[in-house]
Amino acid sequence: MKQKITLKHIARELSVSISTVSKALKNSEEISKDTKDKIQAFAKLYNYKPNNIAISLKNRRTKNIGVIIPDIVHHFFTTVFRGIENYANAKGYNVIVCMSDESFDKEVINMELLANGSIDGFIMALSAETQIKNDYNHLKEVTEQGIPLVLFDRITDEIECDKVVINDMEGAYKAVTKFIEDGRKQIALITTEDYYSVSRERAKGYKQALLDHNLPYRENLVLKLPFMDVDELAINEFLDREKIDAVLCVNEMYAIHSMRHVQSKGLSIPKDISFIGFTDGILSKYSTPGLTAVSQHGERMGEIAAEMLIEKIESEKEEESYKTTVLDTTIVARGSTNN
Amino acid sequence: MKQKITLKHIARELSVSISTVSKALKNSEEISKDTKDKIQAFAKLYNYKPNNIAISLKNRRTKNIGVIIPDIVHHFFTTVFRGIENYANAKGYNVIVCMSDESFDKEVINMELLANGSIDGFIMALSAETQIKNDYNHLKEVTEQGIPLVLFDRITDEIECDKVVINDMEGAYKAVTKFIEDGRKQIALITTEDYYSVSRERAKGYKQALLDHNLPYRENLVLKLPFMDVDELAINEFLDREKIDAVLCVNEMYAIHSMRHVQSKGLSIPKDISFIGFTDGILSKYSTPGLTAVSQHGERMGEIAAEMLIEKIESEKEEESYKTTVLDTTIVARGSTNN
DNA sequence: TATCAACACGAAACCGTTTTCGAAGGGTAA
DNA sequence: TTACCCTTCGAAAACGGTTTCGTGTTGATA
Repeated sequence: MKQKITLKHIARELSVSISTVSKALKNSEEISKDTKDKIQAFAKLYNYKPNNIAISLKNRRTKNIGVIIPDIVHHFFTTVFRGIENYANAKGYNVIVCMSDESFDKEVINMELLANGSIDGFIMALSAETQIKNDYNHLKEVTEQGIPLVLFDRITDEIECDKVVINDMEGAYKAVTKFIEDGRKQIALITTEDYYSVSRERAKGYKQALLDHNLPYRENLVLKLPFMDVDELAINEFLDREKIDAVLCVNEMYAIHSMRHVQSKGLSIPKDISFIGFTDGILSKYSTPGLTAVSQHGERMGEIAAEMLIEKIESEKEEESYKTTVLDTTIVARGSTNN
Repeated sequence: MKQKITLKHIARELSVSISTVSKALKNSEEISKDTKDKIQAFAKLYNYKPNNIAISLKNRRTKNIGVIIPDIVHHFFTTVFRGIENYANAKGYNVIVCMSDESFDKEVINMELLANGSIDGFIMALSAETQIKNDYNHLKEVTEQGIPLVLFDRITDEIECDKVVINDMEGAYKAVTKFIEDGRKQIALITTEDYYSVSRERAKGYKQALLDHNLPYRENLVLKLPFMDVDELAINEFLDREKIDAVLCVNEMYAIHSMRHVQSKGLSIPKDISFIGFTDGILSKYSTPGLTAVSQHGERMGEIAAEMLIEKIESEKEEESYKTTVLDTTIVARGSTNN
């Protein structure tokens, strides 16, 4: 095992000082050409690479960014993550990921761990528990320390920082409008409880689209499930009970399960009932029929988040101006709606 | 913005030396109770947290592990990653992820970047290009520097290091055996070219199972596609051409696409033709019918990889012994086969 | 009273860099 | 010869910790 070579080794070997080596390797004007040549040749020969940790300590910059997401096994988050990683890498940053597992405590612990010098800034989507608790002190502490923070998708108004979200309301509005244009009258919404910021917005868009097109908003056509996991029985019972000819679902799983259920009852999609789901993920693409989806442009979202963060990190001046970028959704039409 | 507080600040404020503060905060026996109490109280009050970077520099240990995978938007890799992250976090390690995008160059660059002190060890799955090029010098360099490395799933015999794979051959063998027990005779395999170590193994298992059950191995029942992306036309043409009553696919996408195709031709699954796909991912669960799958236990794989790596990192003695852990597959039966 | 151990703390080296500032040495101009 | 400047390099501080070793003070013991 070869030990990593340091400036000190080179200096000793060539009988010069450490500072000279450092400067020579940076091609400083201060050092004579002869000495620089000698040192650079030696460094190349022994494959010298400066130690990142030492540089980080010196610069108080790690070139790492911390990403905290509820779960990595989730198509939308992974696409966002890919956007982050791509942009960050191109800018010379590495990405440390932590999963909060939708747990408040894990979110807090991970943030505290990373905030002690390991990263230059955070990009995160809030955990479910955090949103329910409505406790954002850990975010406040971080921002007060001057660590830049960008929130995406699952955000909160309680914290002042850069944010990037999709226009959830508009996405739902578009979807419902499409249903209406297709002649649907009994349009249902399957969603989660209101503590998810995104669910609230989507519910708003759903309602608004109905009202704007002179259709009644009826509570009984809205199914609110307590958690993200699929409560199959509740969905089945809902679909069986209500007279419905179109369903908007806030995630793919709800939609896919619903489609299977109505298919098993002999209904035809999209003739008898049609579906649109949020998140243009892998399930939408491969289901039978394909699920028309509201695309959230996750990768773009990640890029924007990373761009915002890195700009804050690298801007010298300490401006207290924060912006929220809102991405428009697009509807990806597939077999679950008439096109 | 509050500046981060350091030992030096505390020392100055309390008129003691830095070393005293350091020791007091570690509850050293050397320091009197009075002084310790005073210092600890002060530290708590100002929320002192030691700087990770400084500690890393001192200890030559970062408590970071680097994970390099071809793509994060890939269900199997994300499950492995979750396993890694969970185990690593529990052991106090953070995880830095890089994506190679199946590119040799990106893999090399990312490794070199991280190898300069940012991480204590690597966990990785080889990129497609790397496997095709068969060039592993970047891995050799890393191991020669004494940086521990664990390879998973996409591995190579060229490098001596810890490895963890699933028993791909046995998985395919089990699947084909199930087909045969179900009375299938014309069993096809849809796979990728042989440079993926996993595809090779699976093809072996497929062949062996046929031979062991006195069925002929016929080249024309094996479709080899050049890349991981789904060449729909080639698959359709293959399915239409050959007389087939069962199909083993090396990934979910091939299987789902195949199922859709035969369904669109009016065939019934599993009566006329049945399917098994590798990777028990999200598509298998939500397809119609559900796809019987060979589970690769990704999360467990990740845990094991992380465990192996951390053990190597933390073991003082420099043993040159490497092991390969082989995980058994299990078949998750769903509607695409008769059960 | 001299000796010595125990106690409590500080000085300094170290991890691997970067960077400021000072200085030696040679050359040029007065 | 003296004064001064330029080139080229090194010493040292700094980033924020840990750790070894030394030292001054106290109290007990011979």
